[in-house]
Amino acid sequence: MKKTMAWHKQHKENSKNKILTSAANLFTRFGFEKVSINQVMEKAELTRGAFYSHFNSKSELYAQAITKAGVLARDEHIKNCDGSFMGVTKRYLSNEHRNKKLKNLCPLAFLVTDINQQNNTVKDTYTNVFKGFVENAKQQTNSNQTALQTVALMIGGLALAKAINDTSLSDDLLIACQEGIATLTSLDEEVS
Amino acid sequence: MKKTMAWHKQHKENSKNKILTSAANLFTRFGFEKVSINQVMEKAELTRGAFYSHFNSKSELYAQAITKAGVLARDEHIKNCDGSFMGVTKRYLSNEHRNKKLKNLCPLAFLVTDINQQNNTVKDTYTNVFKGFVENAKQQTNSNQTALQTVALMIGGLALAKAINDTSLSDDLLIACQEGIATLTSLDEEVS
DNA sequence: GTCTATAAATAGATAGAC
DNA sequence: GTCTATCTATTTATAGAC
Repeated sequence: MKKTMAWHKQHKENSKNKILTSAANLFTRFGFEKVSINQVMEKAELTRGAFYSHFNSKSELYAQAITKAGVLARDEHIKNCDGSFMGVTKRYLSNEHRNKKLKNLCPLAFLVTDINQQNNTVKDTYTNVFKGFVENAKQQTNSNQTALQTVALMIGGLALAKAINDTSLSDDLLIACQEGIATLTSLDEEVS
Repeated sequence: MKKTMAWHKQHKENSKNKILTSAANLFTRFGFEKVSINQVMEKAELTRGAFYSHFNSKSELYAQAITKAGVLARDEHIKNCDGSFMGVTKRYLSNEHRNKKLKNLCPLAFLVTDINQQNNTVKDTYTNVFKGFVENAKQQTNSNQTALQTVALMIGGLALAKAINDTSLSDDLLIACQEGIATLTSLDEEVS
C-alpha cells in the first residue's frame, strides 16, 4: 500500500514536471497568448483534461512555468560556460540564443512584454526570477548600479535583437551590448 | 459631385485615422493579443463591422498601428522636451512613461516581445520604427556602437522596468540606465 | 490521475440592409 | 462607409467514465 502511494506520488510529480517543462519551452518560444493548454499537454504527452488535476487555471501554470524556465535556462547556462563573466554574457547575447537554437531560453528576455497583462502572481514570479538574475550579476561587479546596467543590456539587448527583422543590425546590436557591458564593468573596477 | 467625393474621402480618412489612433493606444497599453478588433472600434466610436472596409485583417492593422504609435510617441516627445540629449533620455526612462501616464507610449519598448509571433510585415514595420529611433540616437553620438548601446539601454531598460513588480528596484533600474547612457556617451566624446 | 465529451465564452471574419 | 446579425473556429474550463 505504501509502495503504491509512493509510486502514485512519483507518477504525479513526473507528470507535473513534464507539463512545466513543456510549458517553459513553449511559452518562452511562442509567448503566453499564442500557446494553448492543449499544446502544452500534447508536448507533455498528455491530454487536455488531465491538466486540471495539476493546476487550477492557465494563470497558475504561467507563474510556475516562468520559475521553471528560469531554472532550466540557468542550469543550461552554467553547464555550457567557462565561468568567466564575459563568457556568460557572450553566450547570453549570442546568435544562438537570439535564434532560439538553445534548448532553454531566458524567460526574462523572451517574455518581458508578455508579462505585462498577466496578474500579480505571475508578475511577482517574473520579478523574483529577475532578482536572482541581478544577484548573480552583483557578484561580478562592485556597484549595484553597474549590475543593473549589465542586466539591462543583457535582457533588453537580447529582447530587442530578437524583435528586429534585420540580421546585420541585430548582430551589431548584440556586439554593442557585449562591449557596453565590458566598458561599464571595467570602469567599475577602476573606481573600486 | 466633386465636393461630395472629397467629403467622402475626407470622412474615410478621418475614420481610418481614428481607428489607427485607437489601435496605437490600446496595443501599446495592453498588447496585441489582449486587444480585440471590437475594442479598437469601440474606442474609435465605430462598430465592428466597419473595420473591414479599412483593413483586410487584424494583422494589417498591427503593422500600420505600430507606425502610427511610433509617430505619436515621437511627436509627443519632441513637444515636451527641452531638446537636450539627456533631457530626452530622462523623459523616456521616466516613471511617467513606465507607469503609462503619458498619452502615447513607445511601441518599441511596450511591444518588444509581442512582436515576436507576428508575421514578417509586422516585424518589418517594427524594425523600421527601430531604425528611425537609432538614427535619431546617432545624431547625438560619435560612434554607431554607442548609439546602439544607448537605444538598448533606453528601450530594454524601460521594458524591463515596466515588467518588474517592485517599484523601488524598478526606479533604481531606470536611474541606472540613465547613468549608463551618460557614462557611455561621455566616453564616446573623449575618444573623438 | 488520465481519458473522452462537452459546455460556455470569445475571437476574427463575412453577409446584406441602409 | 457604416450598421446589425451571423458564421465558424478556438479557447478555457467542467463532467463523468475508467
